[in-house]
Amino acid sequence: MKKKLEDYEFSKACPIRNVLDRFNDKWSMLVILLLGEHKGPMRFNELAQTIGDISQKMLTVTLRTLEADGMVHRKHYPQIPPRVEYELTELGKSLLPHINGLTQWALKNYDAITKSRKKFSAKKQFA
Amino acid sequence: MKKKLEDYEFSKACPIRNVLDRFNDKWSMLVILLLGEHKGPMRFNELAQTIGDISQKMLTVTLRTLEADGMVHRKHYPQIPPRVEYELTELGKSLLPHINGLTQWALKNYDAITKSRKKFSAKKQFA
DNA sequence: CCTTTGAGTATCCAAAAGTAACTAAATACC
DNA sequence: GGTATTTAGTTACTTTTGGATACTCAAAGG
Repeated sequence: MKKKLEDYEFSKACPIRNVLDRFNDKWSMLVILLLGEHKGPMRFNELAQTIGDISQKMLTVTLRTLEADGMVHRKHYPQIPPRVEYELTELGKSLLPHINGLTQWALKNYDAITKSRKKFSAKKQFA
Repeated sequence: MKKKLEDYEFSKACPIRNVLDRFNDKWSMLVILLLGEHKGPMRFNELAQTIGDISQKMLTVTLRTLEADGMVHRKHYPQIPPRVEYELTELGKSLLPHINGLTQWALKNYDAITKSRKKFSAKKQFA
């Protein structure tokens, strides 16, 4: 049973990187947050309008990925026009506190980060 | 003082999205984690080798961005060959517990997610 | 002189993400 | 009965991001 080199690729072998890479896209965390805040399931367009600046394609891709990971449940009503509802699974809900930890941190440190960015780009003018 | 439409773009107006977007790149969280775990500062090549599969370019870009945000401190020794050390600032350290929350969650739920992914891709064969 | 060393740049190419336009099928409108 | 509307997506195309590779700088070692 010889193992191939790529089996050892860090990003695939490491559970942390394997899982966290999934949240490194632009929309996953936001979708989970919104589904978590909302009472009951949300429909596709409801999500799209709440986010505002997401394209239909990216919302589709994001939701499919979250569904594949077992974070979101997709309920499709076979009617026309279509009706599809999304809601967090238990797994998805269990992630909420951690994402909220990040958002709380972001709110608290927003000013500090903004100031730091300004200082840094000002400094670069003289470098 | 008329305000332009783009001033209201959700992603720029919203502190949460503004800050969290920064961690949506491929390497920032990992670099913060490694700097957080390590005793004392780390040198550029030390980081590169620990990560293993990051290019010099991306490590440079990632570190510069983290420095601009005030998450990482860069200490440059003017000697040849150069010596540059990186370590977390207090701001960077304050983020660690939240990232660790995510990684603990990732470890705990790695199996569930892997299984869900397999089930999902199997299902798609028959769709 | 020629090589090595550490921390990067420069250039070019591939992959991922994003945009705008298009689709399906039933219903509502005129 | 032809046309517009509605929802949840595709398709085709463009832009942004990431990555491979080679190159730089200046001193020390042989």
